Amino acid sequence: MILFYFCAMTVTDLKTTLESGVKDALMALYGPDAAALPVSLQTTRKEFAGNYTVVTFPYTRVAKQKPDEIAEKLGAYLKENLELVSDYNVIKGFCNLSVADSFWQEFLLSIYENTDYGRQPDNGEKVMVEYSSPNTNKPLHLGHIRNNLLGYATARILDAAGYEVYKVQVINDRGIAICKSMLAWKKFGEGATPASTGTKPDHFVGKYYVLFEQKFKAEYLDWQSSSVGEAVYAEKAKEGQSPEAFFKAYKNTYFNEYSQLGQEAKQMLQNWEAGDEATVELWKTMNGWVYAGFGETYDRLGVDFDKLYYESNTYLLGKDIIEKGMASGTFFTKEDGSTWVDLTDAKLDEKAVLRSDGTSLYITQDLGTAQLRYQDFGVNKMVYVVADEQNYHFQVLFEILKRLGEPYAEGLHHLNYGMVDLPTGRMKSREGTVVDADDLMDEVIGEARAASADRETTSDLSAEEKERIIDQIGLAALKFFILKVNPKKRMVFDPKESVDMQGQTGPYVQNAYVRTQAVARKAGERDLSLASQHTSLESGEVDLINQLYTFPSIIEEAAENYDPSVVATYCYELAKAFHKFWHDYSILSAESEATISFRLALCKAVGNVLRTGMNLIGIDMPDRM
RNA sequence: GGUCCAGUAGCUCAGGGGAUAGAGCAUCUGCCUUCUAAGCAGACGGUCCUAGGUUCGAUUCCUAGCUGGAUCACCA
Repeated sequence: MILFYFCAMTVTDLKTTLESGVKDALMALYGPDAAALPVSLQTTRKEFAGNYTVVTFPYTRVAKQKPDEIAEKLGAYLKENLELVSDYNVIKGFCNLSVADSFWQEFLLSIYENTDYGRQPDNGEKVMVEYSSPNTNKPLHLGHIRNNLLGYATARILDAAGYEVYKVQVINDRGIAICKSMLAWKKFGEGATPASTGTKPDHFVGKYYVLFEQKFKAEYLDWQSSSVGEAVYAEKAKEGQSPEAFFKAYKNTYFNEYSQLGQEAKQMLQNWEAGDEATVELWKTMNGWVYAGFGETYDRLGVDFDKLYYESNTYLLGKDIIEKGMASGTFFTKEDGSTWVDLTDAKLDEKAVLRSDGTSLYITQDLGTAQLRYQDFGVNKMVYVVADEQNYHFQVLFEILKRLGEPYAEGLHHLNYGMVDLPTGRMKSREGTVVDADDLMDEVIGEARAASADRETTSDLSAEEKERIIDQIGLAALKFFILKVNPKKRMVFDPKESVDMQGQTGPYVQNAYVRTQAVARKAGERDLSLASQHTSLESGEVDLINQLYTFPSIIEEAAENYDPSVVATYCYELAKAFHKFWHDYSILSAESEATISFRLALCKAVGNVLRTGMNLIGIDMPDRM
């Protein structure tokens, strides 16, 4: 009987069972009209006894009774008729239900040894997650870190939710930006290399990008005070526009029409596109440096990819898809020969997809790349992790693919995340406020090292082991700080707060896990079968088990919404409950062998879930700290 | 100007048609001879941007406004 009860309950969702119980109760007490109303079942607030709460206000009209009376009758009925409900109490029309200890107990015993608890079985669907996708002209910065962490965590969460996941990025390795770095190195580099200067190679290339901008700026300033510059200002400036304002706005035009450096950079791009050997060679060398540097950063950050797409291979793609769309009438040609799509009926305006000279645009390339990836992987879902400044672009892209009837069109999703601001405002490369990814990791790991310095808990470990733990702690602080925020929201990154290790932080969660491991170490090999004799649970135990119970639904929710912050918040709350449990109850010196066994099983389960959960958001868990 | 997103404690953020709106940081106060104090407990702190509307009930949903941001290239 007990066994049957336990099996039946673990396969059914607790909440669903309670809801249908409430429906039955309403039917029995007040008839079909009451039973037809929706059941509002919420988790009971901490300050009241019970686990789930039924709100009775909606039934007053049909039942013709006061909320308190309804709640009382409902509670009594459920306690009497539903084995799952062991008790109830009524407060101001809210009926708080307590779930039977036997349910919690048997649930715990069914999962505590399962290190994969929470993971869903394969659902047979394939999904691709694109993230990072940097330009190769400068190193990664804080914005990329948010992108990378979100992309990687989302991929892991989708994997745990049952998908077959492919992680990819498109490396923007061509175009005018990298030509600027190349040109500056060629003109001013005097043959220096990352090795000869002892510089991390992506930073080395970035230095020349900055150098180009400096030289260009100097050239522009000279020109502004030249006779040509003054004439242009006199002719083109708007009424009352200051020279500063005018020349700021005129910068792009100057680059394209007057600048010597601009001319040379553009020439370099043309040479590259024509396949000029020396240019391609230089391009390969400098990009090679950048990849080596990026690789280091990715490794350290703990992210990886299944396949890399290079823009240099894909930038001409998409023309065949345009032809197909021409045939089906999705696109049309304007008098000047340019090709367009009219999306005004989707509230999206007209959009060019080919220039009048027939060359591709950004959107053309993305159309082609989507198709290529479908051919490569046969995925029916694609997630693009790209900042929300490109919302419009993706709306247009997805709408076009939909109209073209692409088989994966319904599965496209733009995981748009908000920009990362500093306490002083937006990051600006011109003002040198861009936070470099490598520096940031150095800093946060340095803080972890300082905080670990005189801890006795790890004093017997080797230097290498200590370093590994310090890395894990520092990165946990950084990653958790970023991932706990809902991706959609713009966030403020305060470097001071990001290295905090107390409170709502990664190390706080790690510490809860470390405690579960510490007690397990101390307990040694032990037969926990007596745990089943611990039948009367403490509230602290029920709280924890109840939270463990919701873990699978957390994974589902995070996957459905592409939102790792759900998992981060869950891990924090579980850790918090465990820290309190740790403080309130003793484990190894509990009153009976049954209780000791039960609490050890509980620790094991909490440890498993904390590890699984944190791993889902890309955070490693040390056994000691 | 059009479109989209956001506005919750001094700061960073959760939450969400339901009970007295929650955490962390910061400030102040207790708790380590007992499983790791990177911990626990307490105090302080609110016009949930404003005004209407729907509802038994709105901080949550709707409308309008205010504020901040993004975007509206034959750029990427």
